[in-house]
Amino acid sequence: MTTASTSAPRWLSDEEQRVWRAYLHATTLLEDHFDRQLQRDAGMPHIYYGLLVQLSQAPRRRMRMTELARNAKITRSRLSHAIARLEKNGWVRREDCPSDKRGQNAVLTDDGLDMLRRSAPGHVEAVRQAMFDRLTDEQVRSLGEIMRALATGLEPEDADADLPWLR
Amino acid sequence: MTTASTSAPRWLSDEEQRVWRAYLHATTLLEDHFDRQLQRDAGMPHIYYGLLVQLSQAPRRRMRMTELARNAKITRSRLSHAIARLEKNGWVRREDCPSDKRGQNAVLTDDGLDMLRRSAPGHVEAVRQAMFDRLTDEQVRSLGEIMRALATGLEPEDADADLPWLR
DNA sequence: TCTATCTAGTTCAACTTTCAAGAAAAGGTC
DNA sequence: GACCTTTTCTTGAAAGTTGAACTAGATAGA
Repeated sequence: MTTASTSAPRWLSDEEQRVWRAYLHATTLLEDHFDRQLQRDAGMPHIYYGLLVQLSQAPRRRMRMTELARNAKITRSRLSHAIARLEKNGWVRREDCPSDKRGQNAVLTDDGLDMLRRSAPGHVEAVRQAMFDRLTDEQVRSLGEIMRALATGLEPEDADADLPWLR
Repeated sequence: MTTASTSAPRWLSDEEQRVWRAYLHATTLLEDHFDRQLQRDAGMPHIYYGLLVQLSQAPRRRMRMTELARNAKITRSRLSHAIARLEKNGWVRREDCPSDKRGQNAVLTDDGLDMLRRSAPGHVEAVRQAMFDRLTDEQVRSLGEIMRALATGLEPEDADADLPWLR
């Protein structure tokens, strides 16, 4: 961190440490859980599944590579590899963008949509069992607020938030 | 999921969908953030850093491979590779376990401890900025409870929770 | 137009993770 | 002891990720 190297570190309190560990613990377990569930039931990791979902909800089931990468919070490089793999499965195909010759659209194929329809119920059930069945309504509401608060400020737009002279 | 394939799926409500997306969004951004921060400031990914932290807190700065893997929630295979890499950096070394000839201890070296001392303040500051500075005390407390609730039931011990005939 | 710069996307090499297979020691049972 | 099972850890190959370098096309300014 830019500002921490010299001044005395503000260590975490006991409570904060416990929460931090609980956070790491739970998020790791959840991620593993969904990766395994989808690898088993849909033959791909969670993030790839998320890409198909995004495409399925986009107009005409297609999206520009950069936009898809931005939505899914992954680099364009990673997306290139991912789409190549999904293309090999026949679930996505690439298409030249008519308006920008540099551009590519990722298009969800009919096979891709089928695959999604088949695996969605199982995945939703897994999400429900692992998350919503274990939390009270109040906790669900609270979790939403907390996650929105954490995401704010880590958005790419805020990447230079600690470079005030640039604003 | 075992039980979902036939019965009608219980879809997520709008609120649940929003919370689920906020969760994925925030946890992805946070993980990326800390991976980058530690790759830059300590030359290793977040999970490797966590391994060194565990070792630093263990008696005599050493721990059995299996225990370390269990604590860090990773497979033994992954740990083997990780320790090999950290060994190459000189931050960890392996040591035969005296009481069990199959066993290995991972031992944090002096260099490893130094590296940890140098990078800990920056990392703590990063955690603070990204998480605790953005949440109220009440939210921190709530986050802790929520994460503990989510972790319960995903523990490896419960892996066969849906195989009641085995208990 | 000519040039410099920026953007979109891919590719490569290095690294990490996963999964399946396997070696070696420990533990249990006869 | 002999046999079978389990536990511990490693290995190798395939899959996925990262960051840097690169190509091609778009954009802006002189």
